[in-house]
Amino acid sequence: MAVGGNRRGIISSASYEARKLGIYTPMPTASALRLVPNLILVRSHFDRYEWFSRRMFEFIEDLTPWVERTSIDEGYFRLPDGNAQDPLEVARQLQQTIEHRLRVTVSFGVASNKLISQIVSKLKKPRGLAIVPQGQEADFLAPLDVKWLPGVGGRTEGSLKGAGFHRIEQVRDASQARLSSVIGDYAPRLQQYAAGIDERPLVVERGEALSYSHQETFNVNLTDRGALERTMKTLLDDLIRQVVDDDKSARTIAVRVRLDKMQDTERSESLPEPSSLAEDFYPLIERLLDRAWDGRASVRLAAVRLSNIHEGVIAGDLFTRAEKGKRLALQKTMHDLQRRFGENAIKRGHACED
DNA sequence: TCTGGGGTCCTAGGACCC
DNA sequence: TCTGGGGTCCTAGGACCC
Repeated sequence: MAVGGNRRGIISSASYEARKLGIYTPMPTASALRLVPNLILVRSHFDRYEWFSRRMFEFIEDLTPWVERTSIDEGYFRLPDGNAQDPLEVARQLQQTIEHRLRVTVSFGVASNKLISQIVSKLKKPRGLAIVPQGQEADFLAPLDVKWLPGVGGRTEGSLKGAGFHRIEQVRDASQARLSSVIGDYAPRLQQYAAGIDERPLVVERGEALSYSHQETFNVNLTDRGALERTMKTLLDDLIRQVVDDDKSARTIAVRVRLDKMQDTERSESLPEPSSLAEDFYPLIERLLDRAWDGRASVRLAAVRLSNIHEGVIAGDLFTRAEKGKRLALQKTMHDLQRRFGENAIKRGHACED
């Protein structure tokens, strides 16, 4: 089985049985079905993953305040000062607790820095538990493929291998000038990583989100400008709801269209002041869509992103007279009313007065 | 019937400011 | 009738991550 419903989408994740049959992430779903016609496809459920994620991190936070969540299913932690326990034993107990209580497997990599701990935990998936003792970092990395290094994605991997760098030790032993000529400014950092050196702080405080985005791939490409604009406004409405729920406002909106051959064009514009009101962004969407799309080619995907996020709900000039603490409640009330009576039934000014 | 959705970080040029 | 140095903000695009 694999996760990934849409026929025009990709495989988000695959069971180990499916992987044995050649299914991988991010394989196009259509290709996956061609390869394994009886593949069981399951839709993704981000809210459930989010629930598991929170629970998993809670078990770790019970142990130490030094926890950095880097994604929904990955993170780093460091044991509290003065810890006398064997770190491998701590990881083993956590692994058992999480598997027992949540019924999901989890892998741990114990090492002196983030670089090594991430790579070793990934190598040992699933249900891995391993340590790379201090001093053995470089030897551990040496034989591995360059794509294990952070910052080496498809593009950089191609450049490295095109120049003859296949294993991490080759990157480590290269001359700086040669490596720079292949991958540019990233060379010094990459060479440090290749030697097992990673000076990033073990755990960093993660701030709040810097941007909110939604995108939609159409089942059939769109050519109708009206439909495209409506889609984008709907995406924006959903984003605004999230932003307001977080008690935030945004100043910059970006609109992106993807044409058939995966050519993306993005245009962005900023309001003079942050807002949490969808209507304030509507005229911008219309202008940006005109700039991003000439109306000729058919559109496969539409995306909207809000950035330049500010603290507190601000609804343009609508609620400026309302007391600060009441703005969020007013905004939510207006959304509720619009949901019940339709977008056009409630006008901005009336919602404020009522 | 090839390629999702939600993010972050970096670079670079132009406008603008003192 | 020619033009430094230091800085910020905005926009566009690229690369990467899970």
